[in-house]
Amino acid sequence: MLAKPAKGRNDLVPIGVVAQRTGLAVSAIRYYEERGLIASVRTGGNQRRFLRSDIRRLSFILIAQRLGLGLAEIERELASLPHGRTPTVLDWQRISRSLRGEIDARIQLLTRTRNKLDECIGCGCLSLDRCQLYNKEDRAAAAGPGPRFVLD
Amino acid sequence: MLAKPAKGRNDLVPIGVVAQRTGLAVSAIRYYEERGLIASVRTGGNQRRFLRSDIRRLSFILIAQRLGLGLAEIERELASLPHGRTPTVLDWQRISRSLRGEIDARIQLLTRTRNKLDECIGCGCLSLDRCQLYNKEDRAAAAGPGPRFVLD
DNA sequence: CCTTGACCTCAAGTCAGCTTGAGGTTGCAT
DNA sequence: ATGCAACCTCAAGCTGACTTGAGGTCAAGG
Repeated sequence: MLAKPAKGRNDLVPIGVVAQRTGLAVSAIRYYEERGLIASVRTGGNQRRFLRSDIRRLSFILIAQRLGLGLAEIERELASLPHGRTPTVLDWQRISRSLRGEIDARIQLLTRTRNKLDECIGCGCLSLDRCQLYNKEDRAAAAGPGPRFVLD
Repeated sequence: MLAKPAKGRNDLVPIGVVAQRTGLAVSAIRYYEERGLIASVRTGGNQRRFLRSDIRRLSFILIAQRLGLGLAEIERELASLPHGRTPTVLDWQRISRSLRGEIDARIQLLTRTRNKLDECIGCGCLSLDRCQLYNKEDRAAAAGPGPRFVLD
């Protein structure tokens, strides 16, 4: 059983509830806490209690991950959000818009790639020398640190 | 110096040349060989010699990686290509078309996500319960093994 | 001949993002 | 009061895709 499904009007939820509501593994949630993406308070018996708003925070993390952001980037976005207070609609809107920018960029990149690939299918080359689709200058330029993005 | 830049009409190239031409690290090329993605012959002194056509093969690997394919998938695609023979135009076309399918799917997924995100920006929610953008059923269904795709 | 740089092998390390396991504690229902 | 699910910590393991390091070999130019 899942440690009491809200008795009366309890804002602090145990980790299992958070896990169930987000679909995350308990271990993942603990990991995120360790990474500083979310915070918790402890009970007398040293058990974590999360605010309900942390479920949203995690929801955001999951969405951002789907967009290919690494936890470090996500942390940066989240840095502007207050821990322990339900974020405002404006908060979410700003971040959502920022994510939208990410998606746009990604779609553009893919579209360009597809166009190049179409040319390549025409000529059947895939040669490093001649093919637009790939050349090592691009790659060297685009390298840099950070997590591996698809098509970046 | 790079071990003889082709003297006369030599089809076998040392690993350093392959590295230079592909932009890959020597260690990466050795790793790909270990994984079975490319093959080489050895000289009397136990040094690898690659066919020039392997540069194309690697070119393909790099392109496919950009599209988010893992080495395992790439290996599957490449399985149809002959080692040690310059692949035909038809070979490349078939594979290129297959990659095109990948890209298309990826663009569609991103586009759908963007649409949902637009709705979300409207309402500012990002709630796991109500938001179309994310729900754990999807995620559970889409899980499975294999490498982590962005937006999959 | 000797140096130098490209090459070799093998083992171990790295990074992200977690999971798994061992071994132990809490706290709610009965 | 007791049993058992849910919780705790800490260390280690895992996957993918490589890199790094140690310690040694090969080959060509001066």
